[in-house]
Amino acid sequence: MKRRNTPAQQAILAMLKSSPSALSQDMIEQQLKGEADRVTIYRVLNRFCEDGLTHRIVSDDGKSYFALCKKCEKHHHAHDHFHFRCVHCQKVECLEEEVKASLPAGYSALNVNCWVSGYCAECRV
Amino acid sequence: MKRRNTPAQQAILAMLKSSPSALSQDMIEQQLKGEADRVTIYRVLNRFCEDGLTHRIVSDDGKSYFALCKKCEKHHHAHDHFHFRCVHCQKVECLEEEVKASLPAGYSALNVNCWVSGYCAECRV
DNA sequence: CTCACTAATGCAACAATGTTGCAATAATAA
DNA sequence: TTATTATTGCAACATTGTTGCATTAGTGAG
Ligand SMILES: [Mn+2]
Ligand SMILES: [Mn+2]
Ligand SMILES: [Zn+2]
Ligand SMILES: [Zn+2]
Repeated sequence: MKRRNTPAQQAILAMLKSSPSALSQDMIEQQLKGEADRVTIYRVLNRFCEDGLTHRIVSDDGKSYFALCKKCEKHHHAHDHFHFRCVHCQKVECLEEEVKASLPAGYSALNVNCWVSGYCAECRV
Repeated sequence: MKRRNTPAQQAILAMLKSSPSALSQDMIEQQLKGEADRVTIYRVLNRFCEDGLTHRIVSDDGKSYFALCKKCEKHHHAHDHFHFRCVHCQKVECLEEEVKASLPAGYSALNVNCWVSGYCAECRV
């Protein structure tokens, strides 16, 4: 199934590229102001993940956030870093720190989803 | 506001105490087979968290899981451990391993929500 | 034990996030 | 220019969770 280049995809990819923080569907919808349907945004984001352009991080605020893959190789993706969500400005960031968790014997890890929430430097109290 | 002792609460607390894994609302509802309303289960679980009996862990499967507080002191709760979810048998466990994440300068942490998903020892492939 | 107070429950309705079916639209390649 | 079909928009739906409100039932006082 060959991909096509559409305005919605271009706009969303541009947003992700220019944004310093990861984005959720509702953030994108707001900024697009009706340029694309709610469902289209979800579908575009899912496609980006399938294609290895972005990774999805499921937050404890009940939403999924999407961040560009930066250090991933074409066929080797690794998203085992921590994520940070500022409870004040809602910014979501991929942290440098890698997740290192030792599992009980016999367990094997497929995926990691690690969040720290709190105040970012700008929102510090 | 003084708490009262009701059958629903007793049943849910008993389930949590006897279960080796953390439980979600739907798991509890299934096992209770109509003994308690959906909403009641949610309210009981929230009350348990307020009272420091359990802690809530929000999973990347879109559900909240609830686990008894074991090592927490009355007025000092610490839930900064990893959690594991088996993608095959759905079991959710609190792991021993503590989360240690170093944040960027100026950031402060309020809460931590860390998951590893994969196969547990019983479901190993 | 009886009673009054009100915490807890059940039900209906709602909110938020996300997915699916289907007809219409529009990229793309021939 | 045209045919093919990926992508879109809309409506409907699924899941998880919360809220309002009338009813039920713990609990402590008398
Ligand atoms: Mn990647
Ligand atoms: Mn605790
Ligand atoms: Zn902030
Ligand atoms: Zn398992």
